[in-house]
Amino acid sequence: MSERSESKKKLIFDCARKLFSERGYRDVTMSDVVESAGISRGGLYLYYTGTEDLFRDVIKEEMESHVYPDAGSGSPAEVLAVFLRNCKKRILKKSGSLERALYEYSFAGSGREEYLKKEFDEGVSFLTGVIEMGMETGEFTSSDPGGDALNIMYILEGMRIKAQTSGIRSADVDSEIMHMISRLASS
Amino acid sequence: MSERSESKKKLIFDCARKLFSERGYRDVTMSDVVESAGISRGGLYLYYTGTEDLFRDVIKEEMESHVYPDAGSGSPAEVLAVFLRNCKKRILKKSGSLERALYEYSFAGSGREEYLKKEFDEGVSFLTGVIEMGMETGEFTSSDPGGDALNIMYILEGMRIKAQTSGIRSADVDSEIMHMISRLASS
Amino acid sequence: MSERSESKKKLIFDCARKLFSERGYRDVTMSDVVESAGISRGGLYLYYTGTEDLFRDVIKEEMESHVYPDAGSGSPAEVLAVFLRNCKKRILKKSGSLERALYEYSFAGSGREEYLKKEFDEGVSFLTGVIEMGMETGEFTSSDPGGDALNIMYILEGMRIKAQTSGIRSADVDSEIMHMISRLASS
Amino acid sequence: MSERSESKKKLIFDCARKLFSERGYRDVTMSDVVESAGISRGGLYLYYTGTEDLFRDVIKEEMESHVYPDAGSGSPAEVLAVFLRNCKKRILKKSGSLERALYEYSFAGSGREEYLKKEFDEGVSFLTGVIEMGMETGEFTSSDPGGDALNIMYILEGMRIKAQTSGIRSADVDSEIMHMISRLASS
DNA sequence: TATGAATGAGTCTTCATTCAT
DNA sequence: AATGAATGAAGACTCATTCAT
Repeated sequence: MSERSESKKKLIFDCARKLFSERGYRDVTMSDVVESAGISRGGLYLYYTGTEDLFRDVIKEEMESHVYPDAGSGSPAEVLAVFLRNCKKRILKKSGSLERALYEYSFAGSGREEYLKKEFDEGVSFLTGVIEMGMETGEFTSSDPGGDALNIMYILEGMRIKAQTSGIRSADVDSEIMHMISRLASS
Repeated sequence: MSERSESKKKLIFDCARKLFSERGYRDVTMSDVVESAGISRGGLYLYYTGTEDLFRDVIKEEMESHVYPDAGSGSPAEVLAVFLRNCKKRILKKSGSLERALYEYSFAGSGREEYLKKEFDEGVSFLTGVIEMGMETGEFTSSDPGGDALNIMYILEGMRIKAQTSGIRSADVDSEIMHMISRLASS
Repeated sequence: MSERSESKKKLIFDCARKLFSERGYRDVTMSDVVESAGISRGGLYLYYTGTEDLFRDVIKEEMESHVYPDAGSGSPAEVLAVFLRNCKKRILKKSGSLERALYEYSFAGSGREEYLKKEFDEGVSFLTGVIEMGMETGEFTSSDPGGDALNIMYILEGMRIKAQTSGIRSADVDSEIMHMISRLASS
Repeated sequence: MSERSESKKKLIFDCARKLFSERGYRDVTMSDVVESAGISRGGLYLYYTGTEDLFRDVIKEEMESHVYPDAGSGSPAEVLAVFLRNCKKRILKKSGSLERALYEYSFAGSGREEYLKKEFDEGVSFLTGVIEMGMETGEFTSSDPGGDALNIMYILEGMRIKAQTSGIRSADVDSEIMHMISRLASS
């Protein structure tokens, strides 16, 4: 099948993304998308086979937009700061966030946790690399770079889920980030 | 409600709890409960108005069963160790756990996060108290007991959600717990 | 699941039978049955899982109503005559016949030919028995009872399908039956 | 229609024939034809108004390909033998056969039985002629050529439908053909 | 209290057919 | 002639909830 109408697909994609960010994953139906995009039932199925298909497309783009700061863009401490600033932004983001939908999707059945797992693993790898580089430059001190990276990721995950459930204050995120950094900073 | 009714309600409750722990919150229907409990559809509605009503009853009991170790049952370090051991158990618990259902419920719509929020807040309070007591006894050192309590809770939450999505190893939990304790321990 | 309402099931059964006899198998939908029986969509699914389920129930009863004349109810020639008279009746039956639906069902996919096959095989067995008995009593002559039984069944099947497609005249059926009988009759 | 168009129509025709022979009549959709022929949806409708239109075109050609042996090509007995050999071939033909589709089409609604009826009637006419010629040459004996022709056609139809539903063995067809011939052969 | 048959709204999915380009 | 995106009607199936008994 060729391209069909790219603009139409984009319209559907955008409407679906909006719906997922507003209602999460489980409460979005194909009918909702049809109504929201102002197209016909059959028309939607021309582009997507179902809400999961839609969601995976939406989340794929989302994941691609989450880039890690370039290791060469500054000192390890600077790179780490950029990374944590991005994390903070995501954690606090209110409208347009797919976090809730992503968690819901991951809980909607086995075999759907890949996205969360991938994000976590990539975060650990990235952080481990940054910490090791910082040790070389003397900016960071760590007896266990991998362990410290894991610890940071758990804290970030903890704040992330807290933000989605009971909410979190910006200052609290800042405070945690401070601690992370000061712990790594050489004495 | 007569005694007879109470036992029936208990039967429904137990079956529902089992279903929620096996399938999470969203994938349990009233029909499932009816079938599992071997009662009539109408009978179920006599005790519960829907799956949400059922879940709130189940989770209420669950929350009550999560007791914090008695502050006077040992030294602050010992009390903390017991608390963290319990947390570890919950994080790693496979069968019978309501964690997934609880997260799903919290995501199922606004106004449903109270349980997770309550647990978190109580955890922070408890830990703050323990740390402060430990400072008095000289076992712990902390420049910000509330902040350290929060930090520990974020790590625990992070591991908890990770366990439910991509899984976590027992050793990883141990490692994090070690770090928490050593950080608090006076030098 | 217990009996539910037997009368309701009977109502559905009767409506479905009528529909199948009027429209065949493929052109009957669950909606048709719902409308015809004057019940709700959900109500129908309480009794039958789909049109195939319905059809199998209808055809099962139909098959059970096709009894072979008792071998002891008369001389072999008389028994044969009764059998052929019944066949004729079915072949010529206009309203209420499930023949077309049965053929359609058999063509609707593999694994669905069992009913037609069963009928044919039973017919061959029955006829073989009758012919052999007739040979013992001296009423019939046959050098190959099984082969003659098969031949009769093919003729009956041929008339049956012809009746359903382009139609057949009563006199033509009589004529064929005459031939069958005279061929078997001892000279 | 230009030459170019004719070839396209032929392409569609061939693909449709293949689909009908593989899946019967009811399970072939316009989408199937579009996909199989590798043409556009709109393009297909330029040549055919629907699956029925397609099928009628396919079956028309099929009917034309069923030629009766030339009465002058041999003795009546030889001509009959050729005819029956052809019938046997069709009855046993596995791949590429339109039999199932033809039956399905005939059952798909009234006014669609013409093809089966025409075939049957032509068969009777042909056989009657052959038998009468055989009587003139002294090869055949028959007190009712038309009746004997009808009888043969019913047997052939019976075997044909049996082959499509529960299957038939080559030897069984041979056996029936033997009987037909021996019955006609003068003593 | 208890039953379970009945309801009907809501979702998914497929397909013949049209129409602007 | 030809394309293929778009439509919308039709059909299947499920589930929370009610109600007469």
